[in-house]
Amino acid sequence: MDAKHSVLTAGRRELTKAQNRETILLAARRVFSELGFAAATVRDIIRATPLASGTFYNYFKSKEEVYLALRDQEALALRPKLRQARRSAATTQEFLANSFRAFFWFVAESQDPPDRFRMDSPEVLAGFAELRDDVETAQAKGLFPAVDAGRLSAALTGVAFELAEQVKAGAEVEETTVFATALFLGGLPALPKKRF
Amino acid sequence: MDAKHSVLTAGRRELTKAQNRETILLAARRVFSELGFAAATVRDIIRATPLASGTFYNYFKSKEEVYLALRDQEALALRPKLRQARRSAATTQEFLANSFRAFFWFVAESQDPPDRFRMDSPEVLAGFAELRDDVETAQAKGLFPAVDAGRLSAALTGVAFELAEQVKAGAEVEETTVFATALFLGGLPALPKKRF
Amino acid sequence: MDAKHSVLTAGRRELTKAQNRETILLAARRVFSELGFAAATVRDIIRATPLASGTFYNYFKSKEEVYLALRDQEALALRPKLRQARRSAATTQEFLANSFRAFFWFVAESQDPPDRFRMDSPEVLAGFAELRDDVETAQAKGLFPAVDAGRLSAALTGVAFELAEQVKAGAEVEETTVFATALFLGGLPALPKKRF
Amino acid sequence: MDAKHSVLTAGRRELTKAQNRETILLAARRVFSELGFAAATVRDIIRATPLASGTFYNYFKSKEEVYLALRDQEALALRPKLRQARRSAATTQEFLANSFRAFFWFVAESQDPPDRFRMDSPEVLAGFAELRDDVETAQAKGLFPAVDAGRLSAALTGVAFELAEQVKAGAEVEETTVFATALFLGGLPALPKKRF
DNA sequence: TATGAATGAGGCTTCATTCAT
DNA sequence: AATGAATGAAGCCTCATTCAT
Repeated sequence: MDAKHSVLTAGRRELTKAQNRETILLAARRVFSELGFAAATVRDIIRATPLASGTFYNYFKSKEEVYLALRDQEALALRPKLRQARRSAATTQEFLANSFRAFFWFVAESQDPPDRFRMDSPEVLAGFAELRDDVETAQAKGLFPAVDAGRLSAALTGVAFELAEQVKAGAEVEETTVFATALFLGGLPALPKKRF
Repeated sequence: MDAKHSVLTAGRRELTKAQNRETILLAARRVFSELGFAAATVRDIIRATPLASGTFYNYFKSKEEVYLALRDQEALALRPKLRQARRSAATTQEFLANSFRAFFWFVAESQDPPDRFRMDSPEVLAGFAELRDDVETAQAKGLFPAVDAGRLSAALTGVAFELAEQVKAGAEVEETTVFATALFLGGLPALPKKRF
Repeated sequence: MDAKHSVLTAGRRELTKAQNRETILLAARRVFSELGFAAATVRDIIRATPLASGTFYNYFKSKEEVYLALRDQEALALRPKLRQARRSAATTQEFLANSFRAFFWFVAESQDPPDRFRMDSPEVLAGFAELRDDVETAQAKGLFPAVDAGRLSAALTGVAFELAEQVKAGAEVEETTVFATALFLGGLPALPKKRF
Repeated sequence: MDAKHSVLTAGRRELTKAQNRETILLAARRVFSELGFAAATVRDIIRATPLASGTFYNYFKSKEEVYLALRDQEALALRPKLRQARRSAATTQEFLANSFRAFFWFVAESQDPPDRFRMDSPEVLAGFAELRDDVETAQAKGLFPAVDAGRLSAALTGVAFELAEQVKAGAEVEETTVFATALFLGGLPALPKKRF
């Protein structure tokens, strides 16, 4: 409460305001990747930064707030690409291939280490909220049969997610895309139609 | 050494010793389900137990060790079922349907809350380690085409994983099984063959 | 969260459970006296103790809880004496002298340093809650005129409180008691009667 | 140096400088009233101000310094009134009644919440330092008997202090003044004479 | 072995204060 | 002067773990 501060406080003041926010987000992304969101602590994030502990709180109230900011960032990066990939699709094959490709590219470019426990990472979660919508739109356009959209979205998500692990581990984006696309292209006609 | 510690209590002692381990594992399973592995603390586990904190350390060195013990337990419960389901399959359709059904039933019977963030629990992870092996065995038996076994396993895992969320949320096990099975039954022939 | 504890943890474990509570209360009393309740921190209390920080929380949830425990302690020490002093009084002079004397003795025996800011200390507050009751009872017995009991209690409290500061600073208990008693003995008949 | 910083704004600047000090003091008074001196933080004071945190330190080195400045301000407001009330008194009754009345009015007009724990506020403390002096002067003038001036001052202070709580709680200033005055008017002759 | 109090590292957050702009 | 972001000490509390009984 009554700190008689050290006389030697100099240094560590080079980064600008806007940069610091980015610094923290970058560090948080790395830390979440390494430890997982739940295990990561605010201190971990701060330590991954040249900043002082208090500085964190000038930008974010909590770990959760960083998480949301990260999701927003992802939203700006990944989700529009995915939407675009899906909405611009004229054929079923385009819908699938474009989506998978966009996702795998994104994952391949992220420098996150491949870690099974990252289900809760912003990267993974971001953008899947809109998938179901797009699937339904595609059904209306006739690109998909009248199957349960929720189940189909879940299956697409699951396949994308698990194959993304392989992409992270070094698998080819294009080959992986082809594989996933083929699975659904072949599987779709066989799926049970939704009952009314 | 008073009368209470008579010969008659010896047998009970043995029982208690074995039971305490079980008590802790049971509590840990519940706690991991409720809070997730990362958020759960040893204290939480102890609190979910009638035992004293020190007693925990007579059985386990850490939370991680409990986790591993739980996985071992699961191995005894879920994984054999899955192996059995897959190994006894005479047809591709049996392989798929039996596997998905066993998994979805298992998930449906777990009382875990339907929480995306709890996927790091032993229940979910257990049993997928052996999938790839079984896929390769099935390929040898001619049940699956000569596609990349790693990718196929990942796709199976992903679909099982995501649809399990719907099962947790109340979806019918059988319907979900039919959906997943149909997807792969239809998709398998379309998959690119593994290059040599 | 995952402390690899120092190997050299020995020592500091001599006090028994019951003693530790007392140790903390004693330290708290001292700290509250020196810094005042509001300024005192849990750390201050712990530091005034040979105990570890966590130990505090084995006994009390917060500074407030220590405060209440201290008040309870006081209640057991001072208040019964004051009640007894007032209730056993057969004359007005006895009521006043016994009360003041009991309070001043109590204060004199406390080793608290004389500090104006201790209004909020448990010592001061304890026991005054019952004063008004006793004043009214005394009025019913005819020991006090029918003046406003609230005001009279407040005046008694104020005088006791301020003169207690002098006692803390070294003034004679008996002389101070005589002074305070005389003031009220002389002043009581002059007080305005309560209007009905 | 653009147009906004024209000659016309110079005067305003001077005014601002003087006003800022006042702004801070005003905010501090409010904050101390609401939170108490000990609990209040410099941040609280700054937040109660349109100024920046750094600006605070152009005017005061610490919370304590604000406190002292506030006491000085009070000295200019309350203490002269009290001194005047006491020095102009021709009779004992005037001395007492004028003092109590001035104090109770002051308290009644303060908007402090009626909180026992705020007695360390500048308002309450200010002005009592000089009481003893005035009591001795009054003794020299024959308005008070030759009793211990320190004890008498303490008793006056205590009564004023406690009855002020009732005034804060809504009691009539005049009635309270009459009560306190009567107590001392009646009690004074009964007090033990100071021994030489 | 079981117990549970003690320990202190370390997590979270706020605060007073500095200092570049 | 005024600003407000940065700083890091220090407050609060929980946790894993130890150890005397």
